Amino acid sequence: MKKKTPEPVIDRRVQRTKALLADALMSLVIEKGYEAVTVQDIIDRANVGRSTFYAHFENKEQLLFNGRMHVETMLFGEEDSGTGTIDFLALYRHAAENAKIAKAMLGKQGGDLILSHVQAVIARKLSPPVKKTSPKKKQASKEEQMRHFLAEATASALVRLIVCWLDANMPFTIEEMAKESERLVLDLMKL
Amino acid sequence: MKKKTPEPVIDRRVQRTKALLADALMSLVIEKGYEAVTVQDIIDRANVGRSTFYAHFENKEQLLFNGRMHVETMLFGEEDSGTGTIDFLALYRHAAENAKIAKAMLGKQGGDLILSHVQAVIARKLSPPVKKTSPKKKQASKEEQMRHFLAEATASALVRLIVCWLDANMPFTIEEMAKESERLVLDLMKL
DNA sequence: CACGTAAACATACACAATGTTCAGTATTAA
DNA sequence: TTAATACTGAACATTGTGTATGTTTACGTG
Repeated sequence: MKKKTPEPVIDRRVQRTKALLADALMSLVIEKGYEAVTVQDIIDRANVGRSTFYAHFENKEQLLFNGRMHVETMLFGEEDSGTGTIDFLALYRHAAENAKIAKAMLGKQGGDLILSHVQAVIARKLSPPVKKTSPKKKQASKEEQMRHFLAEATASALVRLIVCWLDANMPFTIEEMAKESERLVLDLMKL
Repeated sequence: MKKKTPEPVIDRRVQRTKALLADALMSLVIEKGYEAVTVQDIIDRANVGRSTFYAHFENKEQLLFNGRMHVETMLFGEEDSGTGTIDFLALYRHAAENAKIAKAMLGKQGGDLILSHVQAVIARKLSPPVKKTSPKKKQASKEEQMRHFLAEATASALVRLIVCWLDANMPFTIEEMAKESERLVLDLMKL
């Protein structure tokens, strides 16, 4: 099948506006944390009309998860390895590089939106991606369910570990943190 | 030393008002979760004047952590064992008894306020309560700091485990959950 | 380059919620 | 009974949201 949109041809004004809004959000998040940022702040900072914002996004959450807003790219790279194993060294490297923005998004001021999103991403990497061998069995076995719970708990612990590390201004090396994280996952998920 | 306030003698009107507000908050939290509840909701439900609310509390957070608002008693009993070990059986029992309120407070709609408060309480129970043998040493050793991080991570995992369990309508017994929680703590904090 | 379209603009509005103030009306403790 | 004080109700200023309006500007295309 051919492209539905033969030539997307995005209007320069749209690109400019979206970039302005994204930049504004980013800088504001660094300053006051995601939760504290209002749409008003964003359009003031971006110097964009109120109606213009709502022409593109329904609210600040949509702006945040807009795609060009690298919420999880902040921790994982561009690769998006999906459900594979986690490269903790790379993860901590990324976190250290984007320390300011990561802290502002995941820390106290970040709000649960971003936090739970990142947690969900990590949990998905940890728990078996619902490989239904027999699609009939609708209900997961108790072991599977507990495994799922543990994946959630592990993800939560991992995120907390990263946040603690960031908040304390990275008192350990990337390697130390990666090692501890790997141990954590192995110990917790061994069931 | 004697009491600073020889006879507190709280005006019945004050008691009544505070109770009304607390009850209103509780029922509203169960209905829509803590975050979604507004001061307006509370005073409407309590049938109390706006100014009356602000005569007693600065905001809904103050009302929540008012003392008669058993945020953590919901999980731990009245004993307040402090930094001792955690009785997971009792914890899950309490959680099961107050399932509705616990879910409303800790779940998605709960907001991070309560969640992080409970996490902090648990983390404090897990990490050594800063027993300064030599008060001179201001900076904790690296091991101590990592231990603190792990306590935070473990607390986060434990809370997540409880929330998952509650959200899934308690598909495991209290004993199963307690066992898994104990294993989790031992594995994670063994350093 | 010209032209029509779509984006951005400014402004105003309705609404909801916060937090403060104040005079008047109770209820209470003494 | 009385003096203190807690509550009421209403108004107000403030902030933020989201929508709707008509106008101007910049863009892509032909």
